[in-house]
Amino acid sequence: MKWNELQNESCPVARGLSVVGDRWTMLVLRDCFLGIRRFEKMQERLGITRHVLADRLRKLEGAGVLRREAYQDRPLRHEYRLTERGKALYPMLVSLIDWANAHVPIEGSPSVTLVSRSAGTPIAPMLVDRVTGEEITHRSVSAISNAGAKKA
Amino acid sequence: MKWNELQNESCPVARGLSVVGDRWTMLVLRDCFLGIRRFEKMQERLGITRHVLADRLRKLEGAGVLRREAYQDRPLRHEYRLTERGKALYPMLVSLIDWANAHVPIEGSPSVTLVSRSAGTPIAPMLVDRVTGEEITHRSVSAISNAGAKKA
DNA sequence: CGGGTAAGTTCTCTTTCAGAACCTGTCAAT
DNA sequence: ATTGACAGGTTCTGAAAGAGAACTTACCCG
Repeated sequence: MKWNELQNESCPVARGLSVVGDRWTMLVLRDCFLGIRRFEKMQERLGITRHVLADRLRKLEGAGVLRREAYQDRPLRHEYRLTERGKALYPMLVSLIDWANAHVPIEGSPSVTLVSRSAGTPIAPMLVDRVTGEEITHRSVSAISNAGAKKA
Repeated sequence: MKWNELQNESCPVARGLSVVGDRWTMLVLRDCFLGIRRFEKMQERLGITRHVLADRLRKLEGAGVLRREAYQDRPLRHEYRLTERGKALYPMLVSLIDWANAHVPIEGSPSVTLVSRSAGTPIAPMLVDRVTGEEITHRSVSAISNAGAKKA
């Protein structure tokens, strides 16, 4: 499959994955959410090859998820920051973390958890409808396309 | 990177991606949530090569995300169904869909949307804390590890 | 001058993936 | 008894992507 032609798919899952669906991209974005902005630091933390990291950052910038910004001239140096589009991926990242903590067990230590910044207590993410407040489950929701209907 | 050794990472993002982080897996799971259960049907819908589909289904079964169940003998045939662990991925899938619909534009038709099964009206997913009901954003939450602290 | 820092690029080699054909077991029609 | 269809794979080959390491550019410092 040509993953860069996937943007024109009608399915939003396919379109979303055309941007964040490869093995490294979400890990790069994790580091961005952790405040890492520099190429060297990411490369060191992720253990990704420099070639692939440069490629992913280019693609994420092209997709409007990251913004490349000069933080000095002479020599010209850039850093990478999340755009609003990038920050909008936070619910997906949190959903992934929550699923992994519950369902991809690790022997020994209970790993990394999310806590409320104000209260300091652990959080338990839940997806609700913004209007009704009802929880969203695969039973309460179905997917429709604008040309014909599909269930989900 | 050896992605099958990633299960022992302390970072839940890395552990989650070790299961669902490759190019095809979330598309396979999308079809599962749509009620597709058979090999042939998935292969036809996804345009994935048979070899890779067989491999992904095997891995998802190994991870406890899908369950392989015989639906006939002579000849023996199996179908693939989501386990509870698999169904727990729904919030992540919805978050991805929501992000893609808002941020990966498609020219022309507004694509596939999620609607409430009872009311038939579109839903607007939001991630909240199950206890306090407060919205979860990258500003309201931080990540801590059980050995030392990291911000997020 | 040599060494250090930051952000890449350029190599080679290995793994993975795409595309297509083939295989197995069963039934149903010719 | 063959032929064809169906379902769920496996086995080929060649192309693409990734790993690992070295090299490049441009500046600063001592």
